[in-house]
Amino acid sequence: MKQFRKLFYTPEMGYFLSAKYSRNLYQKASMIKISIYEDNSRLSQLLSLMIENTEGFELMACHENCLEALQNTRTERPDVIVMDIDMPHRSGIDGVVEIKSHFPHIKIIMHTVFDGNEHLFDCLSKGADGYILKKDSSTRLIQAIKEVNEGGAPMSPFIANKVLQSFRKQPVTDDFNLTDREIEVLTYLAKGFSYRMISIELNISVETVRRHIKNTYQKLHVQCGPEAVAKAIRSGIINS
Amino acid sequence: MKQFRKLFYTPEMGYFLSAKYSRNLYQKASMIKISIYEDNSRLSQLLSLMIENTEGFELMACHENCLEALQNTRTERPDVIVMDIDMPHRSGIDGVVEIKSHFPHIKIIMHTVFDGNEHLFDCLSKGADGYILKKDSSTRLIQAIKEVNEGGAPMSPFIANKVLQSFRKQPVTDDFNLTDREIEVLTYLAKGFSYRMISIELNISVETVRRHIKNTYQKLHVQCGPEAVAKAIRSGIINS
DNA sequence: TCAAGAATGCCCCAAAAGGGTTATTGACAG
DNA sequence: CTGTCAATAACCCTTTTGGGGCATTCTTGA
Repeated sequence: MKQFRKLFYTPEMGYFLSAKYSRNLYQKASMIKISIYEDNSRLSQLLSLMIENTEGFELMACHENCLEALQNTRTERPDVIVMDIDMPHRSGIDGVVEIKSHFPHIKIIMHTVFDGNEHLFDCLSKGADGYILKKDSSTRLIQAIKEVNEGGAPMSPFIANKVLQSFRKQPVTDDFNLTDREIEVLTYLAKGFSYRMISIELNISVETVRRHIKNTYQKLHVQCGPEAVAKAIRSGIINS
Repeated sequence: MKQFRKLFYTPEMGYFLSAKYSRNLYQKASMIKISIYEDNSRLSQLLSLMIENTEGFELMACHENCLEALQNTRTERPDVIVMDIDMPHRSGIDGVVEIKSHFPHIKIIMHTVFDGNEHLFDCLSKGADGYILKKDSSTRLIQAIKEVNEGGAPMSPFIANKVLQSFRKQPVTDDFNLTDREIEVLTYLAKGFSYRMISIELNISVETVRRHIKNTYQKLHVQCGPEAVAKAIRSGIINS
C-alpha cells in the first residue's frame, strides 16, 4: 500500500501512472483479495459495493452458500473470506472447517447475527480469525478485513467481551470447600497412586487417606475415584 | 456525551453555556474518570498528558506502584484503570485481583510490554477487561479506554490473536489408538458408572467392559481408573 | 473458652476393580 | 483367502475401594 502510494503520487516520477496501470501495480504489491459468503442478496450486494470501492481491496467473488467453498477457494485464492453462518444447505461453520483444513493461512472473518456462545466458540475453535456481528456498521467490517489481513483478530466489542469472560469463569467455578489436604490426596489419586502409595507418600496411614477421599467424595457428590477426578479436573480444582 | 452536545449546541436554549459550566455538566453526564498505575515516570507523564487533553477524560491520579491500590480506588472512584504489570514492590496483577474483588464494575486495562501467554492469561482470568501492549501507539490506549468504558474488551491485535488461538482445538496430541468402544466405556467410567452399570447401559457383559477397560489401561500406560480418566481428559480424548 | 473444622487414625464388611489367561465372531485389508 | 484386530465373553484370584460408624488431637475464630 505504501509502495503503491509512493509510485502513484510521487511527483519525482515526472508523470502520473494511468489508473489502470497503477491498479495493476497495486494489485501486485498488496491488494487484499476477498471472497464473500452471504445468502442475503441485499446485504451481499452492499458488502460487494463497499469492498469494491475500498482502496486496496479486491473482491474475488460473492457466494450465496458454501457448498462449493473448497473449489471456489482453490480458484479464487482469496486472502480474506467473509463468512456468514446461517446459509441454506450448508452452515458457514462447515465452510470454515473445510477451508481451514486445506488453506490454513487464509483468514476467515465470521459475519453473522448470532451473538450466542454456542456459535461463537464453535467458530473460534474451528479456526475463525475474526467475529463481527452484522449489527455493527459495515465500515467496521471493512476495518476488520484490514485488521485480519495484518494478523489481528477483529471482534465486535460484545464478542470480545464474551471471549474474555470465558477466561474468567474457569478458575472460579467452585472448589466445593475441599481442604488443602483433600486436594493433595485427590491429586495423587489422579496420578494413579493407590491409597497405600498415597499414605506412604504423605507419611500418614492408609485409613487417613481413605478418610480424606471419603470426605472428598461427599463434598463433590460423587461415588468413585474416576468420577471425582473427572469433576476435579473439569472444575479446575486439580491441574498438574 | 450525546446529551451534553445537545445541551451545548442546541440553539433552542437561547444561549451557549459557558465553557466552565458546560464542562461541569459534561463531567456529570459522562466524563470518564481514569487512574493510572505506571512506574516509568516518563511514560506516566506522557499518558497523563494525553488523558488530560482528551475530551471526555478526567485523570484522577497517577501512581507508580499499586501498594495502596485499594485505598486509592476507594477515594478516586475511577471508571477505568490503566495498569502496568511490572512495577516495584507489587505486581499489577495483584492489583487487579484486589481491585476487582472490591470493585468488580471498575474496568481495568492492562498496559504492559509483556506479550507472553503467562501474564496474558493470568490477567484475563483474574478479571482484566483489556490488554494493550506498550508498543502500540498511545492513541490506541486512548481509544481502548473509550472502548472499555463502553463495555468492550480492547486488545492489541497480537493479543487478540493469542486469545483466539487459545480456543483453537489442539489436534488431540495423541488418541493412544483407543477404539470408539473403548472411548465410550471410558466416558461412562468418568461419569462414575461402575463396570456393572456400564455393562447394562451398553447392553454387554461386565466382562467385556472389563476387557475394554483393561485394554484402555494398557494403551494409556496407566493402571487404574482415576489415572486413566485424568489422562483422557487432559489429552482431550473425552470431554462431555 | 468453647464450638467448628481439619487432620489423623481404626474397625467391619461387601462390592468393585484389576491382573492373568483363553476363546469366538465379524470385518476389513493385503 | 488368510491374518489382524475390534468386540464380545468367561473364569480365577487378590487387592483395592468405598460406605458405615467412632475417636483423638490441634488450630482457629467467634
